[in-house]
Parts: sequence; C-alpha cells; structure tokens
Amino acid sequence: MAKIRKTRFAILGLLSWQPMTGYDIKKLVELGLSHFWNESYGQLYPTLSQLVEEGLAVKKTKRQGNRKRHEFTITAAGRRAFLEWLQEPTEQPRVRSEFQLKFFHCGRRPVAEGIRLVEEYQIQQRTTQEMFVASESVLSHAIEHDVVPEELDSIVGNNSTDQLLFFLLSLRHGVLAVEARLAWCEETLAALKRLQSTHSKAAKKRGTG
Amino acid sequence: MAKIRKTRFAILGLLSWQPMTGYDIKKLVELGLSHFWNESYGQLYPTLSQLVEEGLAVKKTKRQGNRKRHEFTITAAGRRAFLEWLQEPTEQPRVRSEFQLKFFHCGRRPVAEGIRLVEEYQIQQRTTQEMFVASESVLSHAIEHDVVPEELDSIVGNNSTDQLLFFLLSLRHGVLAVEARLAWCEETLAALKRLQSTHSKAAKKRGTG
DNA sequence: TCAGACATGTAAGTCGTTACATGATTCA
DNA sequence: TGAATCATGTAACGACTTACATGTCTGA
Repeated sequence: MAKIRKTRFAILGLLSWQPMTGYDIKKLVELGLSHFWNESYGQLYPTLSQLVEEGLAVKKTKRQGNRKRHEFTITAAGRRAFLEWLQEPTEQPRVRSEFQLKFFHCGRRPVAEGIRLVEEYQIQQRTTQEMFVASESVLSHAIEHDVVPEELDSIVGNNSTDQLLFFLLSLRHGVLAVEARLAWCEETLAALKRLQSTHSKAAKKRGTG
Repeated sequence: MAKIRKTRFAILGLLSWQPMTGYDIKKLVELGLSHFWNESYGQLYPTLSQLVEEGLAVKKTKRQGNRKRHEFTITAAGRRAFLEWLQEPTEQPRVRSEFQLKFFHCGRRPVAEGIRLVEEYQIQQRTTQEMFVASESVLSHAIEHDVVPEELDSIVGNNSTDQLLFFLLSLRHGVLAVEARLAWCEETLAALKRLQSTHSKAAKKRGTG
C-alpha cells in the first residue's frame, strides 16, 4: 500500500495562499512552520514537478533580467485534493524516540548515567522552550494589539485575524508539550537521585556490615 | 554524511540482555517498547545480518526438530558499540506532525472544520491515554508489591528492580505528553468555540444592521 | 568586490513500511 | 483439521536528508 505523501499537501496548502517558488516555500516553512514541519529541497523540487505532472499545480517561469523564478500556482484540482486531505482522518505517527530508547536501557547501567542522560535532555528541552515562549509572546502581543508584525506577514498573509489565532494555538501545542517534557525531567531526576542514594546506603551497609 | 542507524542500537540493546532471534526481538519491542519504539521485520532481519558481518553479534542456528531458530548473541565489540552510542549526545528528532499541519491550515477554513479536526485528535489522544494509564497502574502495582507480573517478565528480565523503575518512568513520559495534548485540546476547543460565536454574532449584526 | 541572499536542481544513500512468500508446530 | 503462533526472509516502494553542482543579484 502506498503511504500518504505528506509533502504534497504541505506544498499544496501553502500554494493555496498564493503562487510561490520552491525557494519561497522552503523559507516560509523554515520561518513559520518549523516547530511542527520541515521540508528539504531534495523533497521539494521533485514534488513540485510531480504536482505539475498531475495537474494539481501549474508552473510559470518569470524572468527578472537573467534571473528565473519558477512560480507555482495551485489549480482547482489541486484545491480539491488539498481539501480532501484536510478532511481525511489523520493517522497517528509511529513513535521512535532515540532518547527514550537510551533511557530505557539505562535501567541496566549505573544510575549516574541515567541522570546524565536526562540532564542533557532537560537542557535541550529548555532551549526549545525558550524559542517557543519567545515566538508566543510576539504573537500574543500581535493579536492583542491587532497588528501583524513584519516578520509574520509572509506567514499569516492578508486575511490574518483567524490565521493569527491558529498560528498561536499551534505554537501553544508545542509549548505545552515541552512543558510536559520538562516536568517529566524534574520528576525523573528526583526519582533517580532517590534511587542513587538508596544504592549508596546499601553499599555502605555492605561495607560496614 | 551517514545517518545514525538507530535500529542497530535498538537491537544491540536487547541482545545485551540475552541472546534472541529476530522474532523474539520483534515481539519484545511490540510488547514492551511500543510506546516509544517500533521495528519491522523488513528492517530487523537485514540489520541482524549486518550486525553479524560487522562482528557486533554472532548467529547460532538451533534446531528443534525441523524448526530452526537463528539466535543472535552480542559480542564484546557489540557491547562496546552499544555503550558508546548510549554515551553519545542524542539528536533531537525533526518534527513533522500531519495533525498540526492540518490544524494550521484550518485558519483559512470555516471554524467548524477546525473544531472537528481537534475533536478527532482528542479522541485519538484519549485512547492513547487509556492504554498508558492501564500499563502504568499494572507497573506501579508491581513495583509497590515487589513482584514482576508474568507479562512483564520478558521485558524486564531478572535483574529487575531498577529496570522496572526505568520502565515506569519511560511510561510516565508518555503519560505526561498525552496529558499535555489533551489539555491543549480543551484550551483550543474553548478558543475555537469562542471564535465561532464571535463569527455568528458578526453575521447576525450584518443581517439585521 | 565579495558575502549573503536568491534560485534551481540532481545523485547517492539511508530509513523504513508493506506485501509477498514460505514453512513448522501447537493446541483446541 | 485448521487457526494461531512461531519463524525467516525478500522485493518493491516511498520518504527523506545531505552533499554536490551551478549561477544571479543586491547592497555594504
């Protein structure tokens, strides 16, 4: 069975806003969607060609002097395909967490190793959290004062009122997720330190007994 | 640059407990690690052969009548490779959430569509939560009463005291994550319903004004 | 003039799933 | 006897990343 090719819909979704080049799409994703999505050129350009072949988008080559821009415009069929995908049930991604795989195996290792692993994870999560919170406050401010910050203009476009809210809410998903991971770190670190002191007491007992 | 082949380490980790066949590994992963890891046969068997080629594991063919079991044992080099991986920094996985991609694009769709999408997600997350909570309570009980339930025996093995705790904590990671997602659903549903009523009021105003 | 952004693409390799293909054993 | 489980594997496909290759334009 063919897997659903999600890159197609990511592209189609952005093209449903306005015509764009592959480069535009890449930048837009990096700037605005990177907390839940990413694309590489190696995926982007071939998929764009495919979309054209299937009549879901059309390509117009524009020239500015010697510079060429391949601008892609979504077709009616493209819009249909996109809306169809939007309404289809969303399959849950199969998880594969390298961190958790390591953590699990730390059960057979000295406790200090588990602690080190979790602390490293905690630092990563804090960094992520900072980024999320910064974006969130910019956006909240924008919504409150009803102005679209310049750096967000390309992301939310003109018809912005609702889109801004959805953007904030999608960010909020990330914020809550990272908070949960940090809470887990606290809990776990506490548990592992208790375990460590239990072990060292047991060792002392053996030593003196 | 070659990506890190994580399947190798997932396998090596399990083989560091005891010799196993590909089938055993598959079952073990499904039974015990499925909340953070999964493997398919199409990945498993070729990787096992590779591990043998590289001297990280050895293969012994055992026969029971006409039935053959290819049992793999980790070598000293295999253990070294595994421990090395365990100590290496863990890269954060690049995210790609189809759900969030859809949600983001709902900003340009009727609010009801966004609500439908989130409600579907909420149901999925509740199902996941139920599974997590059930496993968690079995495990907590086991730890409290210091007995390893039969169905967990193959997962935690003999040297179980610490391993059981790590298993519980890894489950706890999933529990907190799913709780966070459900909290987001609540928040978001409330926000979208407010938005919906704002829209319908505006529509009425236009109708009567 | 030169760095950085704009712009397009391909090739090689990895990762991973699903479907297919095969056959033995166990137990109800 | 037949379904479920044990058991091993391959082939086809698709997704995705990284590195490579190339060239233009703009502004400090």
